[in-house]
Amino acid sequence: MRSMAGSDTRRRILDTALAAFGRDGYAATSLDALAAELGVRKQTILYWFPSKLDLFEAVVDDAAEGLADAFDEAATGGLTGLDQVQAIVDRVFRLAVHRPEVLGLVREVTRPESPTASRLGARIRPLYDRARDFLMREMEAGRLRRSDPAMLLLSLYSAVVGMVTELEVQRAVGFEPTLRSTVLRRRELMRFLRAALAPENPAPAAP
Amino acid sequence: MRSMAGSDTRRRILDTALAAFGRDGYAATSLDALAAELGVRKQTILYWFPSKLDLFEAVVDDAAEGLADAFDEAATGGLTGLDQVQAIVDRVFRLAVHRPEVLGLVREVTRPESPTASRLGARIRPLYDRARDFLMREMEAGRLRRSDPAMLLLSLYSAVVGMVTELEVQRAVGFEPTLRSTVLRRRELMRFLRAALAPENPAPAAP
DNA sequence: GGCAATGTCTACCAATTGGTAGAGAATTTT
DNA sequence: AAAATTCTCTACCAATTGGTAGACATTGCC
Repeated sequence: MRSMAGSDTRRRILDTALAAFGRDGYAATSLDALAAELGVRKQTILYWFPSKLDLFEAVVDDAAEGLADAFDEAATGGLTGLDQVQAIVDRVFRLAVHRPEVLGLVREVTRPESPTASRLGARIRPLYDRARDFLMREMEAGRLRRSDPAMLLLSLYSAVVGMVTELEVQRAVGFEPTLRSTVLRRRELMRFLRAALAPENPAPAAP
Repeated sequence: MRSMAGSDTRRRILDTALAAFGRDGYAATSLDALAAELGVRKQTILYWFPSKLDLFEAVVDDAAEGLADAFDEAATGGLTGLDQVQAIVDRVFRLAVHRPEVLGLVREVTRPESPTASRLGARIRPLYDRARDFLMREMEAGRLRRSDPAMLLLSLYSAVVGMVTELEVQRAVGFEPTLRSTVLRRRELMRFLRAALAPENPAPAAP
């Protein structure tokens, strides 16, 4: 009956591979290990994806799509200014908490020697442009502190991804992250962002 | 008189390995490739470091030491509050610009499956404690906005490392980083930090 | 000069890697 | 039911991996 039994395998491969690549990185993930985790032979993977690199690219595309959806979802509330920023950050934060591999993958893919350094770029570009336009509009409307939107976006990206990905640093430094510390961390991040993004009401700096 | 010709080799191996591990990651760096880059045979590497993992640990120790020195250097000016924070951020930023591999290594080592997730932790711990104590003192003195120092430190770490490491994101998104954009980025980061860290109610001016 | 230590090399090796060839089962189409 | 398609498998393979054994050279020391 399941006329799409194979397609289901494909889906499972994508999910498991995303987790593995995000967790261990491209080089440290072997097709054999992946296959074992899936309860299948490596040749089955190679049937669905002609090579390891092809698989990786498919995984990246898949993840980028998921990320775009998350953004869309957070951006359809008609919010403005800091509230909109907060909604998106919140959404990403939640995504990161229950699927940390996605951010691991982002990290993996943004290193210069990544097998597909340019690929995620192309996939993310539209999101990036949208976000920048949004920031620019909000600055012009005086709802956000005025500065270079592209740079600001990088700061935001760094703060969020960094904060969210660097759970491990907490561990490395010796305190085990708890639910409470996670909540605290998000609140702290929010305070940080609000402080940095809130428009300066008092006298603006000289030209 | 080169009685330490060998020691010199050891030093070169450490440096080259740091660059390679930081650039490509542990798994993607092979001893053969490393040896080729050094103009030497792999067995020479294995003579100085009994195994690849041993080499990696030595590299991590070496990098941590260098990092600690950088912090020390920036922290001996007797500065306080935002100025001290700025001095340290500045120092790290400079380090990152002319030795990006160090931060690449930090990134590599802070992932949970890193062969030595705990190692850097132990090495960094003292730095971490010192920084936290500093922040706490400055908050109590009213020279920094009051919040959880541990969390704040994570934010700082994320913002700085993220910003500095994520040069590649710029490239991925399509604009080539220039000297000017680097300068801009640092200025933007500083503004970001100052906005987020400045005390809400102006502190009593220094005596 | 001899000799021991130090340092780099050649020669291998077993295990793992990504990938090919094609058999065999199941399902769909005719 | 036969044929064709779809899917997963067994059987290999060449290349690369980290690592061992030991020859060979160079140096400092007596």
